[in-house]
Amino acid sequence: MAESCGHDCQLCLDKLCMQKIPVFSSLARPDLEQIALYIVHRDYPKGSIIMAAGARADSITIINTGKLKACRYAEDGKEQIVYLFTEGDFFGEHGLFNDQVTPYHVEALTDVKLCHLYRSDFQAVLQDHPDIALQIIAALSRRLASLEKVFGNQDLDARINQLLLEFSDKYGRSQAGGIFVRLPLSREGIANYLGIARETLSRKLSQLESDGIIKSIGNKTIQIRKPDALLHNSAPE
Amino acid sequence: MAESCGHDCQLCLDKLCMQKIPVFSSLARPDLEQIALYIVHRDYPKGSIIMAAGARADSITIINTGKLKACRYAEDGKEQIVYLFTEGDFFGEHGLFNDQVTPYHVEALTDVKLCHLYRSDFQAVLQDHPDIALQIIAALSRRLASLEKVFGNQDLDARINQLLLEFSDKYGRSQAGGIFVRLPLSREGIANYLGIARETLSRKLSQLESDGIIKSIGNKTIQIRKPDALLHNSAPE
DNA sequence: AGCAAAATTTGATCCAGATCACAGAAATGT
DNA sequence: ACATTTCTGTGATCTGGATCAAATTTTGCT
Repeated sequence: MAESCGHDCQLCLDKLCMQKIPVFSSLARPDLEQIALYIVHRDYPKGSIIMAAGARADSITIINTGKLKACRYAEDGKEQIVYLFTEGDFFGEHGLFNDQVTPYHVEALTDVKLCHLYRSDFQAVLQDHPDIALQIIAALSRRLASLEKVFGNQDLDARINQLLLEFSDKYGRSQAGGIFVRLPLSREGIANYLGIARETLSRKLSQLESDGIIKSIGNKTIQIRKPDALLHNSAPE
Repeated sequence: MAESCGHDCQLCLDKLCMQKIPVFSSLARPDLEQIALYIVHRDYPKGSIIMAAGARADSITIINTGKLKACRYAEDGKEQIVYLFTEGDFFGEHGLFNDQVTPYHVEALTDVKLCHLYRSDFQAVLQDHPDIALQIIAALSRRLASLEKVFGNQDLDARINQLLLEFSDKYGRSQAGGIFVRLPLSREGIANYLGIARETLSRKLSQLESDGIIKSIGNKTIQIRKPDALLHNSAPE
């Protein structure tokens, strides 16, 4: 195999994308180069439906750049967001390991660059690199734990606090005056993530603001002034 | 290794237990015999706490016989059941693949026979039998799908219908007059599984009964008279 | 079988969050 | 910068399910 060529040839891009993906983190460079040959890169504009609920996924898809949401729609059309995916996350495992249909839509929230690894190639990769299977198990088990945790939290205020903290961790920048968080979703999106009405979220956030805990700056940024105040009221670990 | 001895020596029991466990389903007999040596069997009476939330699991535990519940407790003491485990299910993967603390209690609903496979042994087994990792991925991905599906179902009636159907599949016996389902949980348990109040469940079941769709026979059995009536109102696959 | 304890059902009331309606603010395009 | 459109906040009202309080049924035990 040719060595790295120093500019943006396909192989270099592949390596770039793969190195930031936890699933492949255990691999050495030559292995990465080999696997890179199987990966199909594809770009999608914001708003694309990458996967429709009910379809049968024939590839595992790994996010190189951008954000996506996985969501389900109730009969009355109400959206329930199940996951937010970012760089390094993957989806489509349903179709590959069970013969299951995708249980949610996946939609690009921004322009995205995705890496597809098709069924037969993926199976070959797994044969050669059993460590990858362990990474996938770890990732799925973390994802399970995060869903399981949602169950305990019956209390809405606690769930909102927890989500704000999660956003703060993932998207926040610490500055004088608090943590500035660029929200990945609109108010409506956040409400759909929490499974509540937009108006209810509005009221709850207003309450937090009048308590001096947060401050909203336009529609897309929130300043968290008292992160500690959000730590209480959470369900047990 | 000695060959099968025809009566209930430890090795035979091990094989018995292992053969009905999907995770090991891909293995041939000699492999099973080898792995059986690692497995620690242990019996627990009904009501035992097998695992406490917050503990660090150091083994994967596979259910040989019996039923268990995995549950979390809110601050006010309210129980939320997250999973019902039966024969062939496993738990404890959190501790082994991530350094995560167990997010729920696991309690025996009946007398149970469990198979423990400790961390280092399990890792050795996975090294030798990469197929097992794939089985585990498949199982976790099914478990994820079932949690993900719960999210969409905001409608309580639909969730109850779905649970009744699930119980019917797992525990029901078809007879003249309908499907007779031996419930694995009390009304209170079912309510905690659904995350609602016992009284609410009571009322909903009474409604179903006066609609002629189900009939309760004592507290532990339900006769499903019109299974088809439960099929509607469910969220999309 | 009969009795005490436990679980369930039923009724009455309450309340958090949903829904409806609309006003105000922010984002977007020209 | 302005106008249009889209998003967000707030008040008023409604409602499904929670909670409280008995009454009734089921179960388990001797």
